[in-house]
Parts: sequence; C-alpha cells; structure tokens
Amino acid sequence: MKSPPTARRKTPSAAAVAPDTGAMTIERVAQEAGVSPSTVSRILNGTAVVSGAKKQAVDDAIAKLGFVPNPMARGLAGGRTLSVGVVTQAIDSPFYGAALRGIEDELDPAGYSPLFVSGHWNATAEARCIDVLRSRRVDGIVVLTGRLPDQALIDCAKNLPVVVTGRTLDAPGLFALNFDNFEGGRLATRHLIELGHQRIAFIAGNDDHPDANERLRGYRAALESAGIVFDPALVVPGEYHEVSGLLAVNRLLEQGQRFTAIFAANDQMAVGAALGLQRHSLRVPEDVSLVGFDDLPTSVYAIPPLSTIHQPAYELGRLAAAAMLNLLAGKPAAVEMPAPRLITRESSRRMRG
Amino acid sequence: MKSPPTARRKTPSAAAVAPDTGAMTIERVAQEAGVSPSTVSRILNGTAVVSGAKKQAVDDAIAKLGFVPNPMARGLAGGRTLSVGVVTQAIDSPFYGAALRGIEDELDPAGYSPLFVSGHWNATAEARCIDVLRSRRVDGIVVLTGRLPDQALIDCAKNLPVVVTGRTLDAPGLFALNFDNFEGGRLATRHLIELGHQRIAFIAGNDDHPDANERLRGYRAALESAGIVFDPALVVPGEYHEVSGLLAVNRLLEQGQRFTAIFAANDQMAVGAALGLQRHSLRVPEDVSLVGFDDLPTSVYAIPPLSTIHQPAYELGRLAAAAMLNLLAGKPAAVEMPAPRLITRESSRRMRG
DNA sequence: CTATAGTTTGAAAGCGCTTTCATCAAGCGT
DNA sequence: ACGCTTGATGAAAGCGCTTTCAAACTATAG
Repeated sequence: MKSPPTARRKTPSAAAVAPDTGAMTIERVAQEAGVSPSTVSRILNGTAVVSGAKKQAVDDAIAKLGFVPNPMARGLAGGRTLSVGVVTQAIDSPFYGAALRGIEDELDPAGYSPLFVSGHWNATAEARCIDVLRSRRVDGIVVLTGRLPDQALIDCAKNLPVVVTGRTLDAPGLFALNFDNFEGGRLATRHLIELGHQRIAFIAGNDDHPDANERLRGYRAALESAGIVFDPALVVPGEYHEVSGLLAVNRLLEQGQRFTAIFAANDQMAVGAALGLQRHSLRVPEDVSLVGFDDLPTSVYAIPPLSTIHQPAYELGRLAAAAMLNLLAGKPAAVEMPAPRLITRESSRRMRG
Repeated sequence: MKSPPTARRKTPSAAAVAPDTGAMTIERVAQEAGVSPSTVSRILNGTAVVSGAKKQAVDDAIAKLGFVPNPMARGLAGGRTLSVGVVTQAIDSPFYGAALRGIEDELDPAGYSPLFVSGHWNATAEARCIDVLRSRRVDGIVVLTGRLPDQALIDCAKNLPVVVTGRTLDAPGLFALNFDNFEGGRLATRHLIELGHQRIAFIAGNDDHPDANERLRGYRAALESAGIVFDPALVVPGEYHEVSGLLAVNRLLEQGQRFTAIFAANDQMAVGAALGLQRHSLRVPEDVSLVGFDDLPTSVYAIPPLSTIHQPAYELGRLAAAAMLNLLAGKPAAVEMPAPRLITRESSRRMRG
C-alpha cells in the first residue's frame, strides 16, 4: 500500500481553512462550553441529568462549532454502532425496494442508519450476509423474508435483536412481523368467486416459500367455503417471477384445462400470465379474469390495470424498523401489520352469463 | 436510558461460551502467534514486510481464533471506514435498484460496504444525504444522477473521491460516468423512422434532467438527418413516471395531433403511454408504434413487450463502483460505459402502406 | 573485528468517545 | 450545627486498532 494521503496525526500548525466537519471533537466542544468532555457526552446521549445552564452552553457550542460526533469513536467506546443491518433478498426487487425505503425513513429520525445486504433468495448467501453484518457490528438485524432456517434466526437473536418479516416465529430477542397471506389468498379467491367464476386457476409461488403456501391455503379455503371442489390440475407451480406466469399459462393451456379466472400468487407472475394469455389470443378480463398479489406500484399501469391484494411494502418496512427500534430500546416490539385489502381494478370482471 | 445489556467492560472471568465473533481482538491473536499486536496489524494490512515464519503463525492464529477485525476500531485508528456512500434517487426505483446491486457486487469483494441513502430527486435532500454520509465518515461517495448542482459535487470532491453518473463533468478527485443518452435517443428515433414512421411523438423527461434533454436532442438529430421537420407540438413534457406517459397520450389525443409512433424518454412513461393508448382504443403496435428507453427488467413482459434502448443499469453500478475503488487506491478511474443498444421487441412495427 | 547502514519487530501513543469512580456541593433530619 | 444521603460534575481508564519511534538484529564494508 502506497500510503494514501491519510492526514492522520493532527498537524499542530494552526492554518485552519474551513470549519472542517470532520475535525471537530467533543473535547473542543467541552472547551468552548467550559465543561468537561464527560458532560458533553452525557448531554449528547441523554445519559444523565445535567444542569440547564451547562446544557445550554454545550448546545450553543455544538451549534457554533458545527460539531458532529464521530460514529466510529462512538461505536468503539459505546459498543453500539447506531446502524442496523437489513438482509433483503434483492435490492432491485420492486416489492422489497419499497420496504427498504420504509426502513430508511423510519430509522433515519432515530439516528440509526440501515446497512443493506442482498441474500438473493439463497440460504447460504443469507448466512454470509448475517456474518458480514455482524462483522460490521450492527446493533440489530432485520431480515426481510428469506430462506434462512428459523433456527439460524433464533441463534442469531441470542446475540442481537432480530426482526423478521414473512414468518411467524417466537424466540427471545426476536420479533416476527407477518402479513396475513392466508387471508389475502382467501380475499382474492373469494372476489373471483363472487364474480361468478368457478374454475379458477392458481399460479403458485415457490414451494419452500412460506408466503406462497399460505396464499395457496387461502385459495383453497375460499373455494371450500363456496362449495367448489378443489382441482389440483388448476394449480401450477411458479417462481414469483414474470416468466413463471407466462409459463404457467402455457402449461395450463397445453393441458387443455378449462378456467375462466386466474389468481397469481404475486403481481409479477400475474403480469407474465397476462402476456401469456395475450399470446394465446385470450383477452383479460373478457375471456379470463386475473387477480394478483402484492399491489406493486406498476400494477396500476398494467394492461389492463391489475386487480390485486394490497400488501403495504413501504409500511412493512416502517413497521419492521419501528419494531427494531423498540427492541433496541429494550421495549417490546409492539407493532402490528395492517390487514390485507383487495384492490379491484380492471383485470377481473363478472363472468358472462 | 435503562442501560441495555451492553457487556462493555471485559469480564475477566473465564467462562468462554463460544468463539464469539465479536470478542476476539488483535491482541489475543498476537498472543496466540507469539508476536506483538503491531506485527499482526501489519500483516492484516500488508503495511510492511514481515518474515515468512511470523506471517504463517499469525495467519494460523487468525484462522484458529476466527478473528475478524473490528471495523470501528480500524476506522477510528486508521481514518478509513472501508465504506462508500451511495446517493441514489429512489432505492425502490426499478432502474436504480439494479445499479445498486451492481455497486454492491463490485464493492463487496474489495472489502468495502456501500451505504445507501435516497435523495428523492430533490437537491436539498441530496445535500442532506451527503452530509449524512460525511458524518458517517465514508471513504468516498457515488452519486447516481441526481439534481445536485455540479458545483456542489466539485466542492465535495475536494475532501473525498466522488464518482457521479449521468453527467459529464471534470474536476480533481471527481469522476463522471455518463451514458450516451444522445445516441440512445437517436437510435430509438432512427429505428422508428426506418420502420416508415414520419410523425413521431416524443414524451420527454423532466426539463431539469440532463438525461432527458440529451434524449430529446437525439430525437431531433435523427429526425433532421432523415429530413423530417421537427414539430414541437409532438413533444410533450413528462416526469419519468408512468402517469406522465398516460397523461401525455391524453394530451396528444385531445389536441388532435396526428402521429403513428411514440418515443418515450423512459420505459416507465412508455408503459403509461401504452395504457393511455389502450384507453383510447388504439392498439400497439398496429395503430401506434412505441419505443421506450432504459430496458427495465419488466419491459420484456409489458403488453406488448416493449422495444427500447438498453441501458445497462447493473453494469453502470459495477462500473461506478469500480471507478470508486480505483480512485480510492489512488489510481485513475479508467472505466468506460458501454454504448447504447436498441432492443427490438413487439411494440414497434413497420407502418402500414 | 568494529563502525555503519538496513531490516524486522515491539512498545507506546493516540484516534474520539463512553462510562466508571471519586469528588464536591447541596439538602435534611435531629 | 453535624454527619449523611443525593445529585451533578470531572478525571481517567479504556474500546481495538494503526502508526510512529526506537531498539534489536543482521549484514556489509572498512
């Protein structure tokens, strides 16, 4: 290493150019305010009661000097980093993107920063992510769904507060925030049934995906309570990607299945399915009604605009982050997911007589 | 604060439970290897020549103890954080998401971590982002497009290496990585012209968006070189969002403009435009050909699949990150963007008769 | 065989902050 | 008035690492 110009040792020469954000230390603030560094620290963290006069003096000094505490030093000394790790599956997924923004928005005012890492829907990668985060000494970890075995999370929660979405799980130091996928699946299916559909195909999500199975359960429950017998031939596996939807429709049609509606376990597959139907000259919703799941921002602009189950991704992120902040403060997580909601748009309509 | 269970002061009692990732220090490694902490540090950083035998001993000790250096201590002592800040516009945008993943993938093997913050297409917010990043002591900043004035970036580059995409700019410590939007606009328009279209509408991006203006320039250049007179009435402003596309089409149609093709300055607007056309019973591509810009992953599944200009978002992220790593290493950035490429799908076709 | 330059290594001084511990002032009962 | 509890403050000891400085060797030359 050719020693990059890291001006480390403080140059004792005066020659200050600007109020250089970085160079200000708690000690200078203390000096300026006429107190000890300890007192400044206490005020900064609210760790102890400080007399009003001194607090004022310190606040003024901080403002005047434009002091910003060095997170590294804080982390080293205090054992906290004011950062929380977020294991996401794909930072570029339309669904998780919104959740990440929610996390960001919630954490920021509390002074915490998120550290995003992508697990790419792969348990091994996720485990590595957690290692990375721990080596970065994050104060807590938020796991968005993922394929990691429950036990791995439980173990992790022994050392760090953990918030996980997309599963139901209970362990010390861990909080699970689950969306009611069963109810969502039920709502979507019931909607189609109410429109007069009887032969409703279901494009499922990946089998090892708990969400997907719950949605399937909801589908079956709705069918059952309407007295429609469940036909396994109408359920096609998918992978939560657009192609899956396309392929699923092809398969259904090749097999000569009769159906007047499709419920896709997520919007991406629904969009793929719409394309598949169009390829076979089937119109949505005239020939086939279509309902998705997630309510991605783009689904409003699908052709035709997609009926779907609204899953509040942004909200999910905020709630997960809020839960984490509570855990970090030693309080119970105490947050709850909103209930699933059906959004009726133009991809579903009453069956023709 | 009720003093959360931060086991700070080292408990001298033995009772080690597991090889606790966190608790290992460079000192213990030194002890194990029978050398001084300084030597371990030197080996860790390759800062100086160390005899082969000792190096081996230290490497063994590190492996045996599962030692992971504490980034906070490193940052404090060394003045570097091994993290680079990334100012993105919307972490949940389909386009930037891919870029972020590229950055992540490129930085990771080099031992750097990205720190993402969202500017929400707002110069003030972006400026705040940069402050946040600097307060977090990042080693460098990557700015993905954004509205920040050039000068702000130049100033920032005085203290930190900066890589910025989506503009052309030259300053010390700064590297700009620009995509040839002009050429992209030209390619898209020429494609439509070659298909026999003469009246080509253009849905523009936001005016203060340099990309958008370049694309417009490309559009005009293609028109001109084909001898088609530019008609300002065919250019409608947009905002790079789906709605804009929808609104633009409405406006065009209300004004009674004649056109047989639309070139939208990005895919999101193209999708909106497609919906708008459908609402007016105009079919794509039978009645109107449509070309977008960006080649979002979802554009393959649009109805119909969208012809567009491929913009390598993921690659862009990787390149920006690679440039940053070079800058950080004191080398010239030395990376170059790939050229725009036209992707022909089903939304554009030869004009009838 | 000693003086000199060149290497490798260790000791120790911080980096900027938090936190313990001791101190110094008040406040209070008797 | 006098010991005693509280409460606010400061001094100082780290947190785990990097880096300077000097010591301890080793080699080269005179």
